Order: sequence, then structure tokens, then C-alpha cells
Amino acid sequence: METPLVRDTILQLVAQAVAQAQREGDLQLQTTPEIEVDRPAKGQHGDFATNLPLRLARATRLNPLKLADKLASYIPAHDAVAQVVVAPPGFINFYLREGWLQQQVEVVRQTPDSYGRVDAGHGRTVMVEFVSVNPTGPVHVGHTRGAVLGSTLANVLEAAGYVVTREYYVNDAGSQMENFYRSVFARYQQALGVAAELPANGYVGQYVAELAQEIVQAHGQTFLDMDEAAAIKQIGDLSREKMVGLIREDLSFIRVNFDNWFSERTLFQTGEYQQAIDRLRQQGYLSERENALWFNSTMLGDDKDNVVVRSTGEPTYFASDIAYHYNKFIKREFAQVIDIWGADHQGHVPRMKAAVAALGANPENLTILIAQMVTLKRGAEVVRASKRTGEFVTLRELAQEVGVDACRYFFLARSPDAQMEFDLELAKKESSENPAYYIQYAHARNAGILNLARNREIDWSRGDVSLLRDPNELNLIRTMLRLPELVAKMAQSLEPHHLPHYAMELATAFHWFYENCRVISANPEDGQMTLARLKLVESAQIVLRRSLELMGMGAPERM
RNA sequence: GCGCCUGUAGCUCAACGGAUAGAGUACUGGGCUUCGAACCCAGGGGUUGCAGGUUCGAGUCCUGCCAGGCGCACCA
Repeated sequence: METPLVRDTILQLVAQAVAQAQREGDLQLQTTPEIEVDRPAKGQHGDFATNLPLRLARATRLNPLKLADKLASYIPAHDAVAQVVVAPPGFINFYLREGWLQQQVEVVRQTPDSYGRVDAGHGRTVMVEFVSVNPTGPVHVGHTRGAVLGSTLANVLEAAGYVVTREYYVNDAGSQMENFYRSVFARYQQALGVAAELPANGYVGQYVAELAQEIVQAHGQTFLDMDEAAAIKQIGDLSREKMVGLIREDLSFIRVNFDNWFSERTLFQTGEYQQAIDRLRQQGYLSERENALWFNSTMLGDDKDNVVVRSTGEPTYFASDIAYHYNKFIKREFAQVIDIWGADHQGHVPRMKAAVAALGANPENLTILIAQMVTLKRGAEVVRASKRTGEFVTLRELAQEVGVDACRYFFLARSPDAQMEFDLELAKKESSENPAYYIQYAHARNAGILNLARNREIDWSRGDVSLLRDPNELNLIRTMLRLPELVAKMAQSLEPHHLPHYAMELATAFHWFYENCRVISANPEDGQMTLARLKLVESAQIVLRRSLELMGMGAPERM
């Protein structure tokens, strides 16, 4: 069940007024204008506003204020709307009716599990592919941002009526993996007293030695007694599985979970790699130069061509990425695909778009979100992160130090476009006073009231919501009503960073209400008010919980 | 050199081309004998990097500068 949006109702009223004005000859337009209805920044300007008269003033050569008056007079009456007011220089402001607002408390109460679900996606399939770290080491802080962003975006899209697949692309083929396997093998040999050196540019991180140690414990020196190539292959298989398992556990720890882990190697096993390449060749996008096979992405607007098969005959990473997107669009037929990449891959956007176009899919259905870099600091000192040298702070260390909820909130509240500095000392210090807890505290406080009411066996099901007339009560209801609109908006803009800011406002609205409106009163004269307010508290809890759920944060009953 | 992103309060960051640019944090002062003070109230704090332009209206769009980040491989 989806929550209807008041905003859409207002939009329709305006559209009706425009149509009526045209019929009456008060408005002559070549094209029907796109109507915008917004939430004004200031409460005094009403619940909704449209700037339509201002935007039509030029085309119609009419005074915007007079046009606003005219249009306002054609706006039909509606149950939800108390007042329509024209404001200079040409806004039309809408004020919601108190009785209608009160009634929304009942609406929320009746949809505890689905409030905030809207039908913007109409069941369209969308894949969100994110994190996709090479399984050559654990997930670190930089990847955590994309992980939190992707998981929240997926939640939002699901709430907005899309059929969402969360996918992790496991880069388990290619030369970096080979390098990793050899590194583990070298550590394995060393652990058994065999003099061995790490490959040049091998992985030197402590976790590689630990991995080798685990293999020694489970398998002893089995792999010393066989042909080296076979040993590396078998140790490689073990290491890869362990590493992917570790990545999965770490992500799960910060509540990032996937519907599917897609292996790059399967692209070669199923023949999809070959199909994708053949398809490009047939379309004339491939050419051979300098013993390598090139994708002529310049034909599609990229500023340079890219190698897909090296002169050694080995496919590049880009080649399997093409095959992977062939799988996403052509094989699995996702209507929309969202890739979340780090800023260091930003330069590859044009070629990926070009490749999708060359495969015969619409590149507009591929959205690549770029999450900017996270610079990690400890006080004034910058902590360099390098997987190769093994110096980095892992996701798990971070989440354990700062806390999962605070961590998610911290990453989530910032626009992906903005680089961030993550000061571990500051984060630890601030974690106790993190806004995340402000929101959770609102939920816990709320739960405290409901639990007390239940302990006292108060039955509030007959509460009369029309008693909720205090400005703090109405403000809380108004804030609650914004969640479904926000879900629709975020699904469209793909900007989930609005969610934490909204949740803060919702928590504030609740704390204000709590401060000013006693719910469970000892005074028998307040009996009816108590019942009405318990309904409000119940509905507020639903919206707080839904907001926290969407962000992947806990909604504690006590803390 | 070219491309993408960023520059807003002391700090960390919001703001779909709209109305007096907002939060958190820090600082100062105030508020618990009643549902949880991890809360609330009040206060100071800004030439939105700089300069032009577009328009009824620009932090937001365009142009040029300045500063920072990331790219520009037959690595991923």
C-alpha cells in the first residue's frame, strides 16, 4: 500500500486552475507549462507554494501578481486545503486544513509498515551496483562511503516502488588477483620456513600473512608438495573465497547487504564476454592497432579510444566491464542501472556510457554516481590509504571505533559530490554527541511513552485526533507528512543525503512536542487529551522508525 | 595542458533558479519534585573564494580568474 502525496493533490488543483483560466480566456498559452509545487522555506508562507505566475509572467506579458490573483480564484476547493493566499511578487501559497492534518495521524497509524512508501517507480527494475572492491584486501574507509550511499539509495528506491537488485561485482579475474594469489603463496612458503620473496608490487599487508597462516593451519604443507602453478591456483581459490567472505562480513556489520554477488570470472565461463565483444565488432566499434584490440569510443563522443584486449591477448578490466554491462542491460534487461564509483574512476564514465550505447542499450538508463574521496586523518596527520602497502584503516576498525549508526549517519549526511575529511580523533570524540543519537533518542523517548501507556493498560484506540491543536502537535504532523514526498524526490534525484537532514528535523519536531505537550497526565481531566496524544506519539514513532530504517540505522526502544 | 568535483558561520556540512542563506558542533547564559536532561530555550557568529553576465529573482545557471581534490595506462 502506498502513501498518497498531498503535494500531488495541490499540483492537480493548480493544473485545474490553469485549465479553467484558459477556458475563460484569462490565460493564453502555446504550451502547457510544467507546474512546480514546493515546500516554502518559511512556515508563514504556508505548507505549499507555486511560483507558476512568476514563470508565466513573461510569456503572457501579464503582471505576475494579477496573474496569481486570477489563477488563485480558479483553484477549486479541496478537503485538505484551508486557504489559498497570493503573495508578492507572485506566489500562490497553500495552507493545509487543521482537520485534515489531524486525520493524517490516523492514516499513519493504519500503515505502520508501509508509511512513506510511494509509487514513483511503478515496478521498474533497477540495479544498484556498489562497493565492488577487488577481493585482494579488506574494505577500507574510502569504500565505506559508497557502501553506505548505495545501500541507502537502494532502500529509498525500493520504498519508491522500484524493484531493486543490490549487486556486488566481484573482480575475481585479472592480473591484480594473480598478484594477490602469488603474494599469499609467498607468505605461505615463508610461514613454513621456505625462503620466498613477495612478487614485485605484491601485497604486503599484514592480512596477507594472516591469510597464509590460516591456510597453513587448515592444510599444512600440502601446497609445498605440488607443482608451483597448481599450488598458486589452489591457494588462490582459497584466498579469494576467504577474502570475499571477509568483505561480506564486514559490509554486513555496517548493515550493507547484497541480493547478488556477481563474479567477473563467470562472464568468461558463460561466453557472455565473447558475445559482448562480438556485438561491438559487428557494430563496427572495434579495430586492431599495434597488436591490441581497441574500442573506438571516440566514435561515441569519448575523447580517446580504449584498449579492450592487450597485445598479450589478455582482456583489460574495461573489457570485462563491457561484458558485465552487456549482462546487466541485454541479458538481464534491467530498465535502469546505477553504478556507484569512487572519484578515482571518474574519468571512465564517458567510455562506459559509450560502451553501453555501442551495445545497443540507451546510455541514459545507466547512471554513474561518483562518490568523492575521503581523506582520513588522525588529528592533523593524514593517514595514507594504500591497499598495496597494506596501510589503511578498514571499514571494521572504523565502525568499531565510531559505531555503526554514527558511521552511517556521518557518511550519509554529506552529498557524494563533496570531498570529506574524516578525522578519526574527532569522530571518536564526537560519536557520543553525534546527531545520529539525537534521532535515535527521539525514537527511544517516544517508545518510553508508549511502553508506559501499555504498562498502565491505557487503550488509546478511541482517542480523538481533532483535539490535537497545539502548534507543536501540528508541527509534528506536518513534519511527518514530508517523508513520503521526500522518498519520491530522492528516488528521482538519487540524492539520499537529504534523508538524515529530514530525520533531524523530524526528531526536533518530536522533542519540541515532548517538551511542550504532556502526554500521559495524572490529571483525570486530561484523559481525552492523553488518548489523542498517544495516537500522535504512535504515529510519530512509525515515521521515525521508517526514516531510521531507510538509513539503515537502528531504532532503539531504549539507549 | 585537458576533463570531472568542490570552495557557504571558528569547525563539519545543508539549501529542487524563489521569499529574511540554515543545521550540528564549539562558545556564552538559562531550564529537571510529573512520560527518559543523549533533551529544551535564548544569544552572538556570513560581502556564499574573486570579477563580470543572464532575469522579476542567483549560494544555485553562463564566462573568466584564484585555491583544493581526483583523473587523463595495453593497472584495476
